Amino acid sequence: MQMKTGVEQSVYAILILQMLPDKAVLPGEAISQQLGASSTYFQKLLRKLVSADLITSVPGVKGGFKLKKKPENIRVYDIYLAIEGKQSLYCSSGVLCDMLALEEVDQCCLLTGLMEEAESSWKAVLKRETIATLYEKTKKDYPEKAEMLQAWVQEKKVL
Amino acid sequence: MQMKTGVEQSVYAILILQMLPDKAVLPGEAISQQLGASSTYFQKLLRKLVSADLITSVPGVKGGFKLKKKPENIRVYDIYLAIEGKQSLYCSSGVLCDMLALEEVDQCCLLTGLMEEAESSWKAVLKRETIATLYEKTKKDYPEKAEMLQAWVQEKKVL
DNA sequence: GTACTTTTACTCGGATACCGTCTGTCCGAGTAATTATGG
DNA sequence: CCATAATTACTCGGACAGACGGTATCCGAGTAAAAGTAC
Repeated sequence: MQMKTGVEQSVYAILILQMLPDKAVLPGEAISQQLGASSTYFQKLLRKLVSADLITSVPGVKGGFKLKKKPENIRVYDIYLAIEGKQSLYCSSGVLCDMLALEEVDQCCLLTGLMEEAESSWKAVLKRETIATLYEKTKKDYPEKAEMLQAWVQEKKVL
Repeated sequence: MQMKTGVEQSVYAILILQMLPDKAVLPGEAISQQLGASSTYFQKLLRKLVSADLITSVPGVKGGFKLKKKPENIRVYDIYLAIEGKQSLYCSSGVLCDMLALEEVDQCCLLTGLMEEAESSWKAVLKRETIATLYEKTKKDYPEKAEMLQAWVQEKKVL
């Protein structure tokens, strides 16, 4: 039971895209290189982010990706949801139904309620942080590094 | 990213063992049958619970398993920990280190702090419920079924 | 110089392979109660 | 009847096979800008 590595990569990818000026895009290849990720697989992640309406894509020469929403409106939770999907962490196998021979199929698990509460509590934390706040932290913790990254984005940007 | 089914089975197994009178044990085979689980694999789960000091085992004829702690001292969280292990839900791959060329290896991830907080919040909920409270809920929700289960335990118990 | 074609550099989506983990099965070893055996 | 041996019914732990999901690679198709070509 562990979160996919794709979530972390996606967060950083969006953090990079957030540095782009308006109307500019960044090719997926460039992002994957910067992240040191497998290029082809990383593009699959980007498409998930597109499906989730977090970023938009433009095909063709001078194409690439850019943010669809404002950084302050993209929560870590949204990225998590885009990559991991919406199925919950806990899924009862209905053992209790068989064991107690219960007719009522729904909610025949003693743990489901508790687990849903736990998951909500977990997700609530992920909903607090946004790309905007994450970027502020970056600038605060590593100001010169953030500058470097910004420069790299300016160099690689298209359009 | 989904919890193992073994956690649910283990919770119900301990819920059954909790019904045993003192000094009595229940063979793993009987429990697995009641749960409708694969017998051989389920015994692996039981051994994990033994390692976690939640239950004790006695070998030999008339052997089996019984609780090691009192039901009110066994939290759902303890069972989760015994089965899933102690590694956290989120594990940074250190992408940010490479990307920003950071020397400081530890805590070079913008998400680790947030994720740890989220996980703590999640675990806190699992720590609230114990086998004792879970048993109370069962008796309250399905009083006659709990009675049936209790009768079955009396029939199957050893010693 | 304009209209058209070709090339180029991207995204998109499916098919497929690899690998680690969870699930499940099997076997031999250890343990202790029960049963069988011999005196 | 008592002591010892054999059987039985469990747990224990390792080795191993299968299923599944995440990761990764490759390919053809679509798209649009740029470059080339013809008149």
